[in-house]
Amino acid sequence: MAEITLTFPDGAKRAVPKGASGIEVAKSIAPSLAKRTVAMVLDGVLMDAADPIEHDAAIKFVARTDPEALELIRHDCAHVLAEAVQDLWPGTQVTIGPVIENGFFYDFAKAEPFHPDDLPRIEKRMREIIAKSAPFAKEVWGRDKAKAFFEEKGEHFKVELVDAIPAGEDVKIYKQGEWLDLCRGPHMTSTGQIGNAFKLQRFSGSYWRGDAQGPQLQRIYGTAWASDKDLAAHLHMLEEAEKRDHRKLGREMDLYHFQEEGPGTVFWHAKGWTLFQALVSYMRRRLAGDYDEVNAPQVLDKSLWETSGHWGWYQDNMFAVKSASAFENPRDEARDQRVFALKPMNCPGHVQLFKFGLKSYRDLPVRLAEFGCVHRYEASGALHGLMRVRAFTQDDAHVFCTEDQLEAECLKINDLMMSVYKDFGFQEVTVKLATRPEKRVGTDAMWDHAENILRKVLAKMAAEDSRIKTGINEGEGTFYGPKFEYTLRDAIGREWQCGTTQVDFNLPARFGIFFVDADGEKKQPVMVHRAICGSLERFLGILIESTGGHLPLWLAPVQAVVATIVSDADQYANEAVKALRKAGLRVETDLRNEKINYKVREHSLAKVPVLLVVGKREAEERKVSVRRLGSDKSTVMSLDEAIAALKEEATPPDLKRD
RNA sequence: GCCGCAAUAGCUCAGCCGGUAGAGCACCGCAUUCGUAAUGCGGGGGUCGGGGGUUCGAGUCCCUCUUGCGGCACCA
Repeated sequence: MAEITLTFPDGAKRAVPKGASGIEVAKSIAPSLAKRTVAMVLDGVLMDAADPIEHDAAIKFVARTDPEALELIRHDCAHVLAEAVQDLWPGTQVTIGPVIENGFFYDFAKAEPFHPDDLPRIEKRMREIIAKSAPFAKEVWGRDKAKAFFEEKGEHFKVELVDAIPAGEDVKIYKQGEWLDLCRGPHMTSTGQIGNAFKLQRFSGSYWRGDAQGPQLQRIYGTAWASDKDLAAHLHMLEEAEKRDHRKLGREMDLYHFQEEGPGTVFWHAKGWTLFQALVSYMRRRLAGDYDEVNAPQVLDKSLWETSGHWGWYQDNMFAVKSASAFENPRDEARDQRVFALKPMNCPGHVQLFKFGLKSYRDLPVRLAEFGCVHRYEASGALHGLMRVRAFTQDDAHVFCTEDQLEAECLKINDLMMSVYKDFGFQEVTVKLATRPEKRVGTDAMWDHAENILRKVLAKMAAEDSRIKTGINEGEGTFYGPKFEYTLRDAIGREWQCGTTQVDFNLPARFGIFFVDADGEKKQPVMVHRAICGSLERFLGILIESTGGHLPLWLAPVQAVVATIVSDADQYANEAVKALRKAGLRVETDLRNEKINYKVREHSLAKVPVLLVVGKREAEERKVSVRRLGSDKSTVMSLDEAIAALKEEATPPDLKRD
């Protein structure tokens, strides 16, 4: 019999019969190895342990506790979920059930909706199935057999999936006892290896093939881990994330609120607005010298949006306004029936600003910045706290330049982005190039050209800054041009797309803008749209969640509270606050007739970074007892020392550099 | 927008088979001057999200609208 050579992770080599399965090889080494093997990695590819090995390869046996097994546990768990659901509700059709970050889901087509009480029932059935520990058995079926089988069972979605498998690829079936599923695999050797460290979390609606026009399915989400400890850790992490929810913190810190009459719009409280303004002031300083800050109208004639293309593309998501009397009397032609749009973007406004007056090549690049408040009629189901709203402020800018200047402008923007993110404590940044979408405007030649420039720039950016990871988002560009998407990773590992740089050859053409070049000819500039924070509202939401409300001193709306222990210290407390404010600090007093314990608790819950406690002693010695948020220790120092230290710490990072 | 769930005092929540609302915190008043995460006592506060229906009677059951929550879809 022909032999092949397997190479093990430790470099050891072993000759085995050609066509032997992974399990057979493991058994030949040691029965215990075979017993704990749930899968194998062959030349870097995760496979069933029962698959035959046909040629020389690097092999690694995967145990249930190996990191490679985690996706198998989750995927197997999805299969068991599907079996349990079909057990409990015969006639339910199964569709797909992939592994996702931290878990899995399965989409079902079922006439009756799931009920919250169903989850524990399903979970119970799953544990029973797992307890039976049926082996996973793979079979390769003929396409016709598979189609006939699923058709006969009324599994119409599976039939579609079989049809979608490319010719020449096997139609694989995985059996677990009586139940089976069409599946690419791989799987572990039996359902028993899934273990018990899983939990069904929630269910929701979803769409077949992600198509909102298509059939609506019901999705069940679960999480699964190798051990109870890992599961518990994950659930604990979810609880922690919930505590940081900016909607909850916003209320506790008295920053903002939402109410029924203004769906998707923010009521900024005084403290929240102070935070907002601290962000705007910072960004404004970062623009100084390079950008001209402008302000374009909030409401502009519909025709402008037709020219820009927004009306055609995003009409459903735009707010349109007429005069109130025109609304009441829509047929009265004597009244102004003109339709205006609330701006959803700043760019058409900035184009008008560029157009005003003749521009020379000497003026370029023209960089117009605006903290523009835009309105977008977002779908009701999309709204989410500060993260997705219908009115938000962008730190927007448009650069009008020549094609020759494009690369340098993109790099300049990139430098600013990275510097800003660093100031807010974000170290890891991913920049992805989003290329032409299916639905778009402009010629292919234009897209080729623009994408090529950005590809080149992306390579340069990555070469110049080791913090930048890069990638490509195929087909994710905007309708008018390709873009860079900047994604930040927050303190608890979540990713947020914030910045964007978009190259646009279209808008200049649509609006017919030009500059006079050195040769006296009219030339069309290129436009670069760029935002760093993106939506300031959302960016603050991210900051609040990332810091858990423990904002750095320079951003905290109330930087310190001077709290008295006895009323004898009131006068001194007032003097201290006066001195602190004189130093530019945002400070409040708490002279209430309450115990110091009460005050400490209250200001801690409100996330005030610094508590300056003053009693009789401090008043007599002109000192303060400094207690930092999150610490139960306090340090007594002179008022002057405290002011100097806080003033230094509260200086925004950009001002410290100068 | 779609699927599911929910909405009771400022906040967090209880309220059974339908019988006309309750707690804690917060707020107000009084007492207390106290050394680093809740001082005590007293008081006020609700068209039970809006509208309609069933019923002798609706916070509770039904319909509908609005808003929120979890996803999906969308995100210029």
